Amino acid sequence: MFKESINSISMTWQDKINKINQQDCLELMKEMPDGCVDLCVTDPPYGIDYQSNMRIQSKQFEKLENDDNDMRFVAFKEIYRVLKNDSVIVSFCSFKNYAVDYLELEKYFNIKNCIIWFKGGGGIGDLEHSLLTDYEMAIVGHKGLCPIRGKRDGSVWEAQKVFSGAMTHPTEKPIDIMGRIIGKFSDVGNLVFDPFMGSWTTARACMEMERNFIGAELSADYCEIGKQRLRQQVLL
Amino acid sequence: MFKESINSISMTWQDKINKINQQDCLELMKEMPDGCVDLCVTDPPYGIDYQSNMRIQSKQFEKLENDDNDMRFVAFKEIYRVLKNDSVIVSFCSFKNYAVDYLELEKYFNIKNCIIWFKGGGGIGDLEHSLLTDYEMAIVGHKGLCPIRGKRDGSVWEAQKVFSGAMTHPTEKPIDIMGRIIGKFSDVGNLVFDPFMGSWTTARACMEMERNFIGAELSADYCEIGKQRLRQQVLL
DNA sequence: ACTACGGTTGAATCCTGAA
DNA sequence: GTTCAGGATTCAACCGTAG
Repeated sequence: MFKESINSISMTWQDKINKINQQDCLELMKEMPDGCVDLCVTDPPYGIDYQSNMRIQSKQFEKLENDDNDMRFVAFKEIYRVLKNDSVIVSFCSFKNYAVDYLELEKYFNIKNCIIWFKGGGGIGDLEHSLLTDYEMAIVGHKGLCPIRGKRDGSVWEAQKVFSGAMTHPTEKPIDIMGRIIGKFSDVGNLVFDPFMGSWTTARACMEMERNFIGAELSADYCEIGKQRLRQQVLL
Repeated sequence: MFKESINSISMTWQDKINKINQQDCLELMKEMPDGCVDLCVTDPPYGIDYQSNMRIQSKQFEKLENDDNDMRFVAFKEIYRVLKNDSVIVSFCSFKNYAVDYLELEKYFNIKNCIIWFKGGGGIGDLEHSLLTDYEMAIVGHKGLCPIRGKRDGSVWEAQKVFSGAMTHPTEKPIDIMGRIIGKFSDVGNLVFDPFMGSWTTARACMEMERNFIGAELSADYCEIGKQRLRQQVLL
């Protein structure tokens, strides 16, 4: 009790930099001032898992199927606020939710690219009528104008999927892709924000790329996995 | 005068199969009955007021006709009507108009894929802040459920751009890509529809793939080019 | 068959001047 | 002030030729 009250008084948002933080991202962002981060890279949740875990209070009586969109949309607006000028958000999505995310992000950001992560390999789904969707998309939205670091790359990036035996999260992105995004749109020593950390891949990529990170993840299990992954990182 | 009236009485939509047809596609579709075509492949104007940057004097391409969102959206509805059950529309777009096209097509079609044509090259635009967009998208929407012919391919298709010296239309798609789409979603002898024929690439791909075609193009110049291209095709 | 080198391009974007 | 059309700009990737 005493310790908690001490924490709640003394803990600032900056104390959460480079740490595993089990929290709702909207709560975290409330603590963060305008323009405090240099880049946002994120892979926001869709679908059932999210609906069961992260319904936002103000919308709790609305239809369930809209909850995940509402959550992302509220987050996008806040992400815009905490990003500094001349920086970007890079937000992953599939071809099915690209449309709604694009139109929502477009309200705040100047969308200048869509990166195609070509991951190859097999897949599931409707084998008879559907092509295999062997890629994912990432929308790049600018607050102001963020310069590309290094060479001007194309938009189709090929990278191996995370080996299923090593995967710690169902939608885990490879370190290669995360690192490449971080390298293209931020500098060494910058602060990178990911409101939906999942298994903390963004955090691990930041350590490899010598960036600071801040982020949140609601699930205690994934935060525990994140702690293990970052500990491994330190030992490397 | 006499000949015109004869034509207007006797000319049916079926007389326009496998022919160059200079016409507004909405007018053509009015003549076509429900469920009369087996596949629609099209590359509509994206609504971006595109001015080709081609610097060869002989190829100063004009801006495209029908280059607005409303035109595409009205066409989509009619395309749905003229498609038979268990068939698809494959409609090209860029990452900038994907969102609006997706939401409009979704009103009628069950969207099951988005093909990425990875074309490489390019390089114009905002060199400092923007990645190179070296691909185009094609939305695959089902009326009913259209089976995939042959192998279940992935969705990222690499193919060379049309060589600039041979290009007859500022946004011309390669025969390879058109032929591959036609082969995946139709059978030999089927009727393939393209309301925005441009330089009649879809028609030429149909002849190579032994499909019948029907389509329209407003520009007399591009229809003339189409005639020449199809004549060349016959000689092959 | 290779590499080297110089010319050309791009469903773009920026800037300027006119209305 | 604002919108809009037209012209200038840009460089990594690609093509063609030469060695």
